[in-house]
Amino acid sequence: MNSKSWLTALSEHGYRLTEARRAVVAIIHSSQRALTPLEVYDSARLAYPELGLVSVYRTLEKLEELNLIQRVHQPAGCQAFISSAEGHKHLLLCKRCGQVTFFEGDDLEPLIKSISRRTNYAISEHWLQLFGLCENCQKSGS
Amino acid sequence: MNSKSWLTALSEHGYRLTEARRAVVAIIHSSQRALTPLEVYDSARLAYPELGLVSVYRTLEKLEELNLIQRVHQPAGCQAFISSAEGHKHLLLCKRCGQVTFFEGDDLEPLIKSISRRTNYAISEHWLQLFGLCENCQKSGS
DNA sequence: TTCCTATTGAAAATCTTTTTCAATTATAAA
DNA sequence: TTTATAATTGAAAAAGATTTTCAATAGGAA
Repeated sequence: MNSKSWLTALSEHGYRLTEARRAVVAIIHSSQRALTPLEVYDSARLAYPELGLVSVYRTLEKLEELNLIQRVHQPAGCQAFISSAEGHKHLLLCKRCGQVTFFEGDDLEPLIKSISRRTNYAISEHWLQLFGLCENCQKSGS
Repeated sequence: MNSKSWLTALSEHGYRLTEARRAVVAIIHSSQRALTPLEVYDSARLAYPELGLVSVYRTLEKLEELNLIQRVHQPAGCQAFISSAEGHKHLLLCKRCGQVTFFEGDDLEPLIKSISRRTNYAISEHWLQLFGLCENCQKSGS
C-alpha cells in the first residue's frame, strides 16, 4: 500500500486532494514509528510550511476513519498514529526507538475461547501489544 | 485487598492520610469499572464536598505509583483508572456497562517466544485486553 | 499540645483538541 | 478552458484536561 493509494482512497470517499492532505499523508505513510499530531505537523511543515495544525488533526481523523492509520497506545501516551497493517495484526513496539512491527496473533483463539467460557463474556474484540527492544537497539547497547 | 490496606500503603510510603485521600480511595477502590478523574471527583464530592479536583489527580498519581490502581486503555479514551489485580493479570471489559474483569493469560508465553524468534525482538512486556459483553449485559438485550 | 511541613483548594498556567469563520481552492459542470 | 460552488484551509477563539503556583490548613511526630 503506497502513499498514492491513500490519496486515491481519500478521493474515492469524496475528500478533496489538497496540499495540506498530501503533506500529512506523505509524512505519516513513510514513518516506521507512531507519530503524534504535533510531530506530524512539525515534519510536514518542512515540506509545506503553510500547513496548519488543525489540518493535521482533520486529516488524521479521516485517515483513521478509512482505516489507513491507527492509534497506538503506549505507557507514555495514546495520541500517536501509525500506518495500519492489512488484515488483523498486532503491534510489537521497540521501547527504545519506537519502531513498530506488526505480527499475526491468530494463536489467540483458544485462549479467548477459554476465557469466554470461564467468565461468561461474549468476547468480540481483543488488543494484544508486545513491547521490547528491536534487533538494532539490542546491538547498540542501553 | 480492602480499602484500609490502601490507606496503610499510602501511610507506609510517607504520605499523610487526609480526608481528601480517604474520599478518593473509597470511591475508586469500590468501583467495578474504570473511572476518570472527573468521575472520581464527582462521586467523592458526594461524601466530601470540599474536595478539589486537583487532589483527585494527585491522589490517583500516588495510587498508580504504588501499583494500587492502573490506567485502562479503551477506544473511547485512556484516562480512566481501576483497582489493580494482584499478580499479572489481563483485562476483560464489558463494552456496554464498562465492568472490568481480570484474567490470567499465562498461555501467552509460547506465542511471545515465537514472535520473539521471528522478529528478533527481545520482548519484555505485553498488554492483552479483551472486549465483549458481560453475562448481565448479554441478557438485558442490546 | 505544639510545631513543622505535607497537603489542600482556588486560581492561573499550560497543553491538547475542537469549533468558528472568512478566505481560498479543488473539482465538477458548462 | 472558464466558471460556479461547496469543501477545505489557517488563524483565532473556545473548550477540555492536566499541571503549577501559592497562601492557608491540618496531619502526625515529638
